[in-house]
Amino acid sequence: MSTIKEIAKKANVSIGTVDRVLHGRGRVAPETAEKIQKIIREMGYKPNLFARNLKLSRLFHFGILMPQEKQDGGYWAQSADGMRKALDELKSNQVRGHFYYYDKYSHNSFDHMIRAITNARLDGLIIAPILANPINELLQNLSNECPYLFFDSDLPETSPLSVINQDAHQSGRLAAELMIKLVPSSGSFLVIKVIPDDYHINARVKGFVDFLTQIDCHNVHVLDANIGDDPHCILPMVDQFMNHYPGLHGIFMTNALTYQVAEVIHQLSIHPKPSLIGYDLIDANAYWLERGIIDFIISQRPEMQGYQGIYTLFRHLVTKEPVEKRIVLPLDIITRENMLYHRQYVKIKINQ
Amino acid sequence: MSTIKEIAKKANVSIGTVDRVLHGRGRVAPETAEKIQKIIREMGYKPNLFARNLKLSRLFHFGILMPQEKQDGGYWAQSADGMRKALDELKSNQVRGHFYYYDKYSHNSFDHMIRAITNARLDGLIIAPILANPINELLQNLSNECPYLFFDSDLPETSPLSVINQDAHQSGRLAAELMIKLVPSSGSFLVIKVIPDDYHINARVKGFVDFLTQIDCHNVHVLDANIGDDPHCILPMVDQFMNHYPGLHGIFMTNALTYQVAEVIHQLSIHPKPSLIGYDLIDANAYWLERGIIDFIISQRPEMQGYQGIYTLFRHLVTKEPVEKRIVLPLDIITRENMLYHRQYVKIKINQ
DNA sequence: TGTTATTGCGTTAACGTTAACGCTTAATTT
DNA sequence: AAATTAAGCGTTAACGTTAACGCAATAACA
Repeated sequence: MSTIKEIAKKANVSIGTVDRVLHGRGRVAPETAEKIQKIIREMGYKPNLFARNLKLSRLFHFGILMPQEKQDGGYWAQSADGMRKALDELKSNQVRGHFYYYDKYSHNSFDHMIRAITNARLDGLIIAPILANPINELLQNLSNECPYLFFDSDLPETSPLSVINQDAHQSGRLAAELMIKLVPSSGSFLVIKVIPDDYHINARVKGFVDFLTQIDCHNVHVLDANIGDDPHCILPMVDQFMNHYPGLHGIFMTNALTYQVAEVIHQLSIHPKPSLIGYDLIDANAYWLERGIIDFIISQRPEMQGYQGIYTLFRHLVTKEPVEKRIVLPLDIITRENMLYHRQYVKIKINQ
Repeated sequence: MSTIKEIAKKANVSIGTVDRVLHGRGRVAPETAEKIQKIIREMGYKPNLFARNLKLSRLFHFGILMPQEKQDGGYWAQSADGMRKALDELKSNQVRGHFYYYDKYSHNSFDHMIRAITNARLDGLIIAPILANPINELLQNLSNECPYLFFDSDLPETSPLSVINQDAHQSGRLAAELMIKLVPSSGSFLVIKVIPDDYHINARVKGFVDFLTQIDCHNVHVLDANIGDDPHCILPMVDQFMNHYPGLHGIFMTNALTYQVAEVIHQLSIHPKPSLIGYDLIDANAYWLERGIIDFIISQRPEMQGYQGIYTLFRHLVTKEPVEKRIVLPLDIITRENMLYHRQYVKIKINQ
């Protein structure tokens, strides 16, 4: 491993001169500079990042822009937990995290946020790009010096450092495959598409329908559930739908609000109970999984997304390693019998 | 950010004393040590890894004792991949790995291995304790200075630093739950128990049977498949069994050789195809999952076990953090539609 | 009573990089 | 000719951690 000292010795100069050449800080005779450059190339010198960061003792500030943790039934708290775990591990590496929360059901109050983030002079930004427009606006205002990466979702026509999420279309296919394992393909199915929708939700619906179409199963209804900013209004909608189509075999809920569908099924005591598949292992969903109303939950490994997000930014900014442009996390299938260790893993391994 | 200097000032001692407390190197008065410990806790001190790594010149040698990578259809290569990934990440942290492979079907040749490991003066050891006796013998010979941890399995009456594996009994329950989602509980089931068995296999069988008993399903046959050191002899056994019990609804294979059962089902063209659930996402199992002969594969996250194994030893030996005595990994359910990203994740995120 | 260990601490020199500072020359200005 | 400036370089003190070393003071021996 070559050091600045060795280079200096080989070039018969002091380390100060080598340093000036390395950083282009001038005050070096052209011939000397060239000689040193040559030796640096020959020795394949790479600065020791430990020494550099130790000396600079500079703090790296990571901004995290995401929905309020309690939204989607606490789903976002799981991502945040993964980030907190990573930030804690990296505390000794001069990394600080700053959470900026937004209300995913409200486009207002973003101006204030944008100004706060722009003024914060952050070194990097981790974004859950749920609200496309305001986030696009933020990216315009952002300094070019500030790399950003997306998790959970994606945003077209931007150039993030990296994108960490799942294949939403494939997760729809997976839901359909599981559904067909539970119910013969001759059954009838309901897909609840939550409005306001996004790329994510649409891809899930499409994946589900595509899979069923492929195996010649066409008995699928897609219900547009416009919940606006009130997640609790799903209940009467599903209730109403169930009265219209009583012979339903399976329901696919396309977001974390699956527990609300489970409540409807439970309250109406529908028999035989339709199979229910949904997303995200939040507490309310675990409750109905435990009681057998929800059959499968597809998990997006939110805590891992958060964890990887922090580490990806760390590798890019601090250790200057090349990072992957896209990290696609596996689709986890959760049932009553394996949720214990998924939840335990989240709590124990990630939170603390 | 707290440093040992600040701690020293607060405790009215020198940094040397703080250092001795931090590393448990003795030569500190008990009261002084306690006072310093308290301050360390209060300030939430975390060592600066830049400084530590800059200073450290010592290499840590980790030994890895496990079955040959090709065994169990390449299952062990997945653990090894996870370890290689971690070792690569820690290369700049003075960590080197040394693989010691054994033949899990042969108790010989272990003497040579034991001597090699004992002579190697390793700083830590990661062990897959498949062969209880020779490994117990190794642990006798091992220096007390050398901590070891187990992955994949466990060994009673030993005191490993940590154990990283799954809940085998629960994974049997999970298999049964999935089976019942595929087949009505009135069906008849076959459990193939591979001999030579171990704690792991037995717990899986027990979990499966326990779950079914709990829901009053008693139509379960447990077939002892004595494969000795020839994994290929499963085929005729299952063939013979199937002829005796033609009306089988589901088969639970208790190890990675699930693909061999799939081959039997495929060759005999049994109709209707019995549901098949087994373990480990090795290439051969992925092949039959893709073709719909295997319905579910339960994965043990072998690459994660390996990855965590290396990091656990690292935290204990290098950063001197306290480590968890037991890491229980989630039970992953793999189907045709989600195996792509599980495999990709292994290949992309862990291998490189 | 003197000699040797042991305990409990403080001191210090690295590790590689950075950047402020200062010292020579030589060039340019008064 | 003296004074000022600048170019070109070397020196040095950090950054936080580690671990060897050393020095008292006490304890355990002969």
